[in-house]
Amino acid sequence: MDDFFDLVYQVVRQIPPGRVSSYGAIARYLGSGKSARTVGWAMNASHHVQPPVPAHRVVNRNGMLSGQHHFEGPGAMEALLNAEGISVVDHCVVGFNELFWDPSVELML
DNA sequence: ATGCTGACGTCGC
DNA sequence: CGCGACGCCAGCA
Repeated sequence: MDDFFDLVYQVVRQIPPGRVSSYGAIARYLGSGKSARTVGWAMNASHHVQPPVPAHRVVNRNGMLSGQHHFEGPGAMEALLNAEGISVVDHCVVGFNELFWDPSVELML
């Protein structure tokens, strides 16, 4: 399990509750800042991955819930975020800048 | 085996 | 400042 996907899953699972991250940040942390699309693709497969990956904490660089439609249903992602104390308005994370969790910073070792 | 698409991001005009 | 095109990796037709 050393595929690019698993790498993404591991990073996403490190995201603390009430925090959010972006595809580009994760992609860049993995070394390929231009492979943000692949990160999203990994999220697509994260549904049948265990332990479950908090993909709802991963949004685009604008803090927009771009992948909400890919969840169980519309609003599911928002509901999960709300359950963690994150306010979502117009599919956008409120205070995304403060809630932003950058692996290259938080996990900078 | 080749080509297109996809939950993004950055650069160029 | 707004819009368009390209790049990237993996899965599927």
